[in-house]
Amino acid sequence: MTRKAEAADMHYGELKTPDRLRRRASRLLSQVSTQSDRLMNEGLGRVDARKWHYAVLASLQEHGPGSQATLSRRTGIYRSDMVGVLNELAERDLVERVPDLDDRRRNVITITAQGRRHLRRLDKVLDDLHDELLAPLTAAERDQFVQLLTRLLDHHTQ
Amino acid sequence: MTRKAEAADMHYGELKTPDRLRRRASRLLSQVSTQSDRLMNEGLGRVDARKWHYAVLASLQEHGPGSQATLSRRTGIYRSDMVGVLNELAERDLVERVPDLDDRRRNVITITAQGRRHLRRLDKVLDDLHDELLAPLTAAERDQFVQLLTRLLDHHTQ
DNA sequence: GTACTAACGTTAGTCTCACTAACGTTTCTG
DNA sequence: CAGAAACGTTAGTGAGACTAACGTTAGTAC
Repeated sequence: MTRKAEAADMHYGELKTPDRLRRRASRLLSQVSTQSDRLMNEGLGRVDARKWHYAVLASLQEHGPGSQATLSRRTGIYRSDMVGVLNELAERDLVERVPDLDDRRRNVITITAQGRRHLRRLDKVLDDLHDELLAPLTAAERDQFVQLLTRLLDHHTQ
Repeated sequence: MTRKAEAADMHYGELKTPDRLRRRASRLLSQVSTQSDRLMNEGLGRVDARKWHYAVLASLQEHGPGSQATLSRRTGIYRSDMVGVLNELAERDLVERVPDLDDRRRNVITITAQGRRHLRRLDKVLDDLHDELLAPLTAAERDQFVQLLTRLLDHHTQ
């Protein structure tokens, strides 16, 4: 083997990701999802929020007040995790949490005026972040992408 | 308000996910990715493997032996996590880990015959799992999906 | 040749997210 | 009226992404 070949050999495959790995949809999904999460968390972090905050506020705005269990079902956040999220939102006066007089097992969660203002801000932040996330795709491709993901999600959640 | 209206009202928005949430690409990505991860981990778990095992074995098969740091770069697995993965693979005699005599900081990791056999099995398992994952999409749509994801990933990793 | 820097393998630890188990309380159902 | 189910809450698990630090070894600059 020549010197050159040896040198080339030393670097051969040093950074290359195997093709069979790179092409797997599951791997692509998890990598892109990780990037997406990082992007969203950084952006939302800058306005003292995280994605769970947005989910809860959007749910309250769109479908009205509800119990913690209801919010849990609407957002997909586990009810055990919901406790902490609502603590954070209540601390910031973005939601109000009061005992339900008609059913004393429950709390009624309501969005506040400040919460609505915050939600509008988050919506703008997220719009920008999604522009960044989907930057390499055309408008038509973005629609296609969202549609494919939606079909996959629907299929795997019945 | 009639009885019926009251009853309907009680269930109003109980399970509905808000539209602005459901349509966000970031949310779709993380949900589909979670489903995908669950599917892959369950399937690989049945043959005593997990996705990191596949990544390392595929990298060894495709680009030959390498140090732990090299494998780390090829697979995207952190070198601190690589230690444990290689312990698991070595325990199962799927790879061999020997000190590099030319550079005593390094270990040289090599895939064994048994490792190659195992990798072939994992490839089949993963093919089936991906069929399940992408079931609602046509062949053309699957290609499109992979292509869109690849472009996003490339863009966000330079 | 001797300092400085960098790379290596390893241990330990952080954070987020998805998810389970168990608890006391309250409400619904048979 | 008894048992099952729903509620909010606390605690804990496990995987994955990621950081910090340590001792050892190798390459680089003077």
